[in-house]
Amino acid sequence: MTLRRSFYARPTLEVARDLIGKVLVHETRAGLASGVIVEVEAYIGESDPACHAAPGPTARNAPLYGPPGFAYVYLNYGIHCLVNAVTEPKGSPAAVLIRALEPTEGIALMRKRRGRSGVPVHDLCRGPGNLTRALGITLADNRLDLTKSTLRIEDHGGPSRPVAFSRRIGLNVGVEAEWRMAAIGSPAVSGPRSRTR
DNA sequence: CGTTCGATGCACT
DNA sequence: GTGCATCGAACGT
Repeated sequence: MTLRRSFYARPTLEVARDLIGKVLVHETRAGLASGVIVEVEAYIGESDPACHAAPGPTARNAPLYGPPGFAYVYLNYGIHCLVNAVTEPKGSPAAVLIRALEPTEGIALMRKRRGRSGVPVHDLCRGPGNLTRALGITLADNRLDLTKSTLRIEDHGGPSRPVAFSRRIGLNVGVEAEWRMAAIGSPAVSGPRSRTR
């Protein structure tokens, strides 16, 4: 079943941890693609220098200040769309970045969208830019309601997975906080392979 | 396996 | 004009 708004209206670190093992789904005219979330990062409030809310409210980060359970999608490095789930009550700007999935449905579609040959299944959605490309998530999906849209997160009742906490990746600021969570042992988790073994 | 580096668009100062 | 919540090719070990 699709996660309800009350799931997202909680402290961001709890939401982030609980998102591991849930299923991100995106439906388009081309078909349905989905995968089990195995890696996330939390971005919490204006006091978090790495959070997009750090400069205060702007046109771009407006979704972070809105109600929980909505998608915050933005373009970074001019190339990649990154997808977040907005958390906490309205007015508390925070979100969880989805960084990696283990593909479940629509694998042929993912391959087609990735456009490269010879990519192992566990690499199709490995990394935040790769997974949005594989699922066909674009800026048009910004602000969608994750509780009732073609872009949503579902609970398929899978086994609970052991979760490792670590520092967030790719940042120059806010490197101290261990706000990255990853399913231990998953081949789809981003970063150096040695980190997972 | 690891490191380096260019591509690329837009929000923000 | 500057700086990214990244990726993949190229090349070194």
